[in-house]
Amino acid sequence: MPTPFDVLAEPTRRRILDLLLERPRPVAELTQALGLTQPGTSKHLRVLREAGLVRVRAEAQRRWYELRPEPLAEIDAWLRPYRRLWERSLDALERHLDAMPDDEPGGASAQTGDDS
Amino acid sequence: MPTPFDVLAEPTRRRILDLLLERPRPVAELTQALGLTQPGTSKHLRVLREAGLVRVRAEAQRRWYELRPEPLAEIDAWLRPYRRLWERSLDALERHLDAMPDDEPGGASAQTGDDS
DNA sequence: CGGCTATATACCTTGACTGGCATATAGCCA
DNA sequence: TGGCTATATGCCAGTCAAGGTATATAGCCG
Repeated sequence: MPTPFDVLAEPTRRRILDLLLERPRPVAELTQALGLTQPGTSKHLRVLREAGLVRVRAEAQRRWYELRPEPLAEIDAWLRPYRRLWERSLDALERHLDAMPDDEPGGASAQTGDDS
Repeated sequence: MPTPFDVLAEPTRRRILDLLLERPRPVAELTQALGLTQPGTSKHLRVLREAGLVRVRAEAQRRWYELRPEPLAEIDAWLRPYRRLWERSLDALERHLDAMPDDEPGGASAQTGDDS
């Protein structure tokens, strides 16, 4: 049972998800877009299915794979405590670059804190 | 040259980052916290270093590893287009659970779309 | 039914990663 | 300098993942 982290470690699988971001697609179309063999594609799709990241809709022999993004929230949750850290440094960079105080960057608090 | 995705695929490395989230630590302390051998720990730290996710400060023979969260922004950026999708479904779930119209959920547009 | 299309599975090979042990390296102190 | 501490690296074994080919499965059409 692969975790979302395992799934995203594979570049091909990230590409599959990106392709499904636009619209659901049948296996053959993914196969062609990826430049893999059909069985290769099917195996990646299996991993994605087991991780709950895609859903399949059958239409005759054709399988339409569509995105199921919910499990990605786990990654997002893991990232959360780190986000404020890198945002702080990017903020600092930004401030440094165009030394212009901007009091509505988008949301959270960004105070010039304890920079050594 | 491992990508942030590769790095996070390993549970041990996620734990290392979580440990460094609290404060910088020397190798021996990480080793003990992880229940690994010292060489095992050092090897994970090498991967993290190559990915730019940690920085080392030398103090005598001791190496203090500290977090460098910036590369995680790449993952965050990749997740961005998916976020609105899972947030929409979580919104829907939420609305469904406590059927209470809440006109300020947090930001973006959330229309009840084409759910079949 | 026979053949064709679309996809999944079995099997195999190869290469990468993880973790362990032994050892090298580097800095400290008596 | 000799020995001790802290960390890194080399080497090895086991495991697993990814991709390919061959084949099974399932649905369609004539």
